[in-house]
Amino acid sequence: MFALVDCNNFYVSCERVFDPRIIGRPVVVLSNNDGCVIARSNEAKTIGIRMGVPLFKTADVIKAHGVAVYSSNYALYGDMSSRVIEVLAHFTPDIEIYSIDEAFLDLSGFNQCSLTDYGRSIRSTVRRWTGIPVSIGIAPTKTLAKIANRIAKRSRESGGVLNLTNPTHRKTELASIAVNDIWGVGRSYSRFLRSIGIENALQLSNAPESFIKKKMGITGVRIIQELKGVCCYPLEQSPPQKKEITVSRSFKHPLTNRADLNEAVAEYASRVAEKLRAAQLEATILVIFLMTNPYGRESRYFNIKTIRLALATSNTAELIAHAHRGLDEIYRQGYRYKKAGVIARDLFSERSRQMTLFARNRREQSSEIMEAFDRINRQFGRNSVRYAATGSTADQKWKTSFQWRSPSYTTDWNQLPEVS
DNA sequence: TCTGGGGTCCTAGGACCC
DNA sequence: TCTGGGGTCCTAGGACCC
Repeated sequence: MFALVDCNNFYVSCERVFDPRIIGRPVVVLSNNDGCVIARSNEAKTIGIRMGVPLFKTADVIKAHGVAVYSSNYALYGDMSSRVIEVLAHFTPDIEIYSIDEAFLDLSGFNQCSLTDYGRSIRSTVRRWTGIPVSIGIAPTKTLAKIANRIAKRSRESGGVLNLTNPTHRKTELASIAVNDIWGVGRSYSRFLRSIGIENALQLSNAPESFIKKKMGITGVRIIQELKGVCCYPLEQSPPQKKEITVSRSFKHPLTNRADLNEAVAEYASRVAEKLRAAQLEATILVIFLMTNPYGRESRYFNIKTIRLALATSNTAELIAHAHRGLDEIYRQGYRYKKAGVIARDLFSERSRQMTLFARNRREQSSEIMEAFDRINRQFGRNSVRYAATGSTADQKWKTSFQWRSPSYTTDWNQLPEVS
């Protein structure tokens, strides 16, 4: 038996915890560079602001309704997320952190008759201890728990908690769920399902598996099974080992200058290296890509270079050098670049490093440097030390911009909220 | 003028092996 | 004219998730 705990309008709710003046008002949170809307309060949804819409396309609505606008503040959201998880851990040790605002709980061992009450208690405790409102769906499979959660969110009388354990009750509710609202069914699959007359979750649960398998593969079969109450996706408590690590950014204004691109790519390679070390991993493949604006009419260019490293590494200097070498091969003069990124692939645990006969001493020395580097940045804050290749902060043209970012209330001593 | 970032899984097809 | 059978590995692309 699963419960899916999902934070309501999570980023907006985080902002509201620290600025109650925006409770009851329409609020949106924007993506990097304040480009798109990525979170909306219920009021913002009601006035028709769509998920993912570029800010400039909805500027009129925002102005007309006095919508409160925030740049994204991941330091804040990440910290609030771990607080929510801490509260959940008071209720069961069997937790799968599914995303920044969602967690599955395994409630199999609990008294099945009082699950709804237990859910209500979880919900009110999270609210009281963190300030974040959540909805909870309870059901025998993850896919059904997702659906229960969705219904809990939209129906007032559920009080934010919905239990779909009862099979008869479940049938009527499944009939009310459109196929595109099922976990695992996106744009393409819902178009296909509609074309063969399957409009809702109840119909899909009764569809012939062999036929669905031809179009949707094994994923489609699993969705049907899960809708029927047969569990195909168990709780995953320990996250599987990462397969790739990406750092990429769009530039607010296009870059034309090779020197600027060099800095940006060095920065992304540094971040990749830091993430690798944090996960105690090393990469044997480094991928560098860059692209022009995919929208609009100016001339387009996209290229990507894959570099196989002779020796697995998480060393910042090495990765920057490889990234620059990759950039050499794909950079073409005359384009206005809008985005670049660095990806580390074929990751291995640093403990199982493959040595070479001669590289040993240099290696050990470099990892000591990296350890010191990370220690300094942990203690004195990110970027306290960094590589000169990332440029001088005074003129990093490629830096992501955040015009309306709230303070890091919970993660920076200098930005604590003040109460008067 | 202005359009995010970071992932995973699955499948088909090609290359290659004995 | 007629040309086996059974596999694995790798990659690209599609689809999906938050």
